Amino acid sequence: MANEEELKLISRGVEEIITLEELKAKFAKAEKTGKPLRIKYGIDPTGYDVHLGHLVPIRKMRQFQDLGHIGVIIIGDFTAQIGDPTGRDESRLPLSAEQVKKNSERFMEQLYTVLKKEQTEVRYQSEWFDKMGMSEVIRLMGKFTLAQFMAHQTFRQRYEQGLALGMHEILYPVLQGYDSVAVNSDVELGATEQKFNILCGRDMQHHFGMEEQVAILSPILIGTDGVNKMGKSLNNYIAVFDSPKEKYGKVMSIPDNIILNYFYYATTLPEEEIEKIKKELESGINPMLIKKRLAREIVTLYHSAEEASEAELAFEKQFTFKEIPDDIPDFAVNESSYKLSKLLVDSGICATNGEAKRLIQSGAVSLNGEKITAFDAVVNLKNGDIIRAGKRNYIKIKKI
RNA sequence: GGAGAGGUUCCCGAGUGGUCAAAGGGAUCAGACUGUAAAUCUGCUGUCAGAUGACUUCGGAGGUUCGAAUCCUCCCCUCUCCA
Repeated sequence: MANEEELKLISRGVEEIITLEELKAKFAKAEKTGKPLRIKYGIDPTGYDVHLGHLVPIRKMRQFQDLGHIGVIIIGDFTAQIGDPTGRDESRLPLSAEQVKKNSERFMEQLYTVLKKEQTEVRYQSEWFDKMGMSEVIRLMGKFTLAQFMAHQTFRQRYEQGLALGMHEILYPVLQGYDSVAVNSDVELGATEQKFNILCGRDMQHHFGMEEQVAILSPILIGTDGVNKMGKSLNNYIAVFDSPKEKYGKVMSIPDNIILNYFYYATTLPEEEIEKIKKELESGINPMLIKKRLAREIVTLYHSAEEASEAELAFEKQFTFKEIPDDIPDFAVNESSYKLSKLLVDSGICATNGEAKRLIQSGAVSLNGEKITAFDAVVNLKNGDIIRAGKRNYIKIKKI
């Protein structure tokens, strides 16, 4: 029956569902009443760069949308002021309303590369928290006990390690939990690290006499370093806003042992196809070839097959055949002799003079293919000269 | 409120009056090797300078001293125990 199909689709690539039985009941209810389910996912409007890690649960939301349900994105303009204790986030100053608006609009712009706009509802926490009074806050807090919170890994660990744990931080799950009441969610999506917060939503709904939401927890996407969770702070992420070439290159730089992981969670290939790829990998094929396929898939997903091919060609040209790429940014100069270190700083490749000199001394800088290692080198520049610094930084001189 | 411990460069962490821009490790960056993989080896990693110099940095502000990350005073913050 259709219900079984739906369950199968939704369960695919998911770490944990709490509970499967309840999800089944939700689907049955939706079918019976004709009312779509409300699928919640929360974001912090502190920035707007969306990366592939964010999109793992968002893809799940899209699957729900394909089944006719409603995606509800919560803009956490209050929780952003706390900072998720689960991560290493620091608590932050309140954001201005304009900043929140701007960030969330750009955030949504990127989420719509995956989500169906007409089946997505965007809600701000301030809609309900702005008008909530202290007595209501006290009531909400009273629904949880300290013991519950200390049972939570994150809090316990930080407490036991003697690290600072702000009182306001325990408000984070409470607020997030109340969101589920406010938007009347049937399902909440998130990465496994969100388990506690999402379960708080269930408790909260229970306290308010509502049917509890189902928690669907996605695995955490590993970053391009192959070790840590994909995230902004470690600069190991592939962003939606990255150009096709950047995406392609970043995928090519991942360690081999996470290739399948990426196929699974960052592409939309059917499971059978991924199984085939797995077999190929095991057969001893050069993993680089598989990785190229992965990079193509990912670029195609956000751009187009043409752009994926272009990115691949450019990549091969630059790294396999070690040719100079053809889309080097111009750097305008009007003097004909230029101090090399200054050139690297002025063109933005290096942040400081010292860094530029170090780079030169380590043999990473060349002019028209000729290596220059004297830190105080002065170069004579003519139109069209190519400066290379490190593996991927190039500039082309434009005389004015 | 009382008693004690502590705050060091991106992170961890050594350093208790000069030899400290500060050991060691991690991370980053670069070079070699490669498949922009991993592993490995090498080098760099405060700013400016460019022969061995100057400046800024060790929670904050003052002070002692020829000289302070190191000693003193006050302040801020964190943790532990007691109430």
